[in-house]
Amino acid sequence: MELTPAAKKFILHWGEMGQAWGINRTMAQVHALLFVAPDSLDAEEISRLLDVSRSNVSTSLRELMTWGIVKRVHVIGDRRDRFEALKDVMETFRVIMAERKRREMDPTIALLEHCVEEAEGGDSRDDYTREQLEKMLDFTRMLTTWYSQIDRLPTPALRRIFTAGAKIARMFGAQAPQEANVN
Amino acid sequence: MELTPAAKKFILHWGEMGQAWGINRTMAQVHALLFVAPDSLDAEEISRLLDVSRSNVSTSLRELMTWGIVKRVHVIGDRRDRFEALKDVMETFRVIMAERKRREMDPTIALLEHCVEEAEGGDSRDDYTREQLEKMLDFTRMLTTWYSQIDRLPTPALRRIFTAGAKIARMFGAQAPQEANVN
DNA sequence: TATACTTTTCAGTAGTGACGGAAATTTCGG
DNA sequence: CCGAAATTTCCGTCACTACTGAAAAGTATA
Repeated sequence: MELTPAAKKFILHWGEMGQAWGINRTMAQVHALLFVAPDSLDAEEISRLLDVSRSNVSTSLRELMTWGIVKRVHVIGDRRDRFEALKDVMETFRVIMAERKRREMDPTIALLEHCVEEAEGGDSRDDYTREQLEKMLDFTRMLTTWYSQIDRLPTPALRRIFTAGAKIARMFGAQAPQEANVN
Repeated sequence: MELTPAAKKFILHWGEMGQAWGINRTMAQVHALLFVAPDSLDAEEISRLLDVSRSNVSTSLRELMTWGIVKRVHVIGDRRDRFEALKDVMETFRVIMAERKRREMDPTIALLEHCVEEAEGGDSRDDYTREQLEKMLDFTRMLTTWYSQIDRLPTPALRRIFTAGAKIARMFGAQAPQEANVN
């Protein structure tokens, strides 16, 4: 099996994107490859197709499995581990969001809470800083709360929300104090 | 002027976060500093407070200005340029989103369109890959469309949407074909 | 226009993280 | 239980990016 030109381009682009989002290139490429691959692949073949070392593939696969967007699968008559990616884009997106929330948002909230508390005891020079940190904390909390609410829904419902941007905009855009409701 | 402990912690954390999101540490730190600083700062002082070289600060400030989340300001009686960050968190968030959409989502859509088109001409081995790329394309388009709709709204409306996660979840979560309406 | 002050650019350096290869470990078939 | 196959781990190397210091360019004032 060889890579088609379309697959190649996608994989390279995904690698670049990964970097821009703080994910290492090979890892993103492995994910891209598994995402478009019709069948599960073994590490050896991934190594060959992407032209990276076997060990690098091993590391990337482990990371991807930690994230939960790649799974180890087995086929009878083959001793080698094979791997496949989540094939559902929305599902993949959700898993990544959940993980990033856990790794980044939650610790950020904890730190901001700590900083705000600390700044409360400080002298008046801290006042402005504290206000800003509070605003940042409120915002971060708002985002994560919104996310938690939305994340409870099954995929089809999520899809409905994301295709209803205009509707939502109309509903919430028209509620400013002195404005009349559009609907 | 010296940094308070709370400010220091926040700046360091923001630097880490930046890295996780593909933004260089110093740049994120400069932004964090300007965000919590009561007054505008000149490059020299930023350099001193963060203990990085003057030139590094210069580069970071230029980048931040390109992003549009830091502005050059002047005070009478001071020849030096001074800088201040957007102080509104939501506004900052919006600017960053807009920029990332422009830099990452739009090119991704273009590339996916190209790949899908190319895969259409290909032989049957491409079929599965093409399907996957189409799904990815649809999803990306859905997200950016949603974003564009939402982004048109003024900040207070946006805030309303984000505080109404539960409400939105109820509205869109209850429409699944065979499910009864929750409320 | 000259001079002092400020900012930017640039080229070299350093530091970090990705990567490859080999060795060690694990797994499975005989 | 042994040997082969597969996987993981580890450490040295490499590449890339961030960073610094110095030189150049720009700018305002006298």
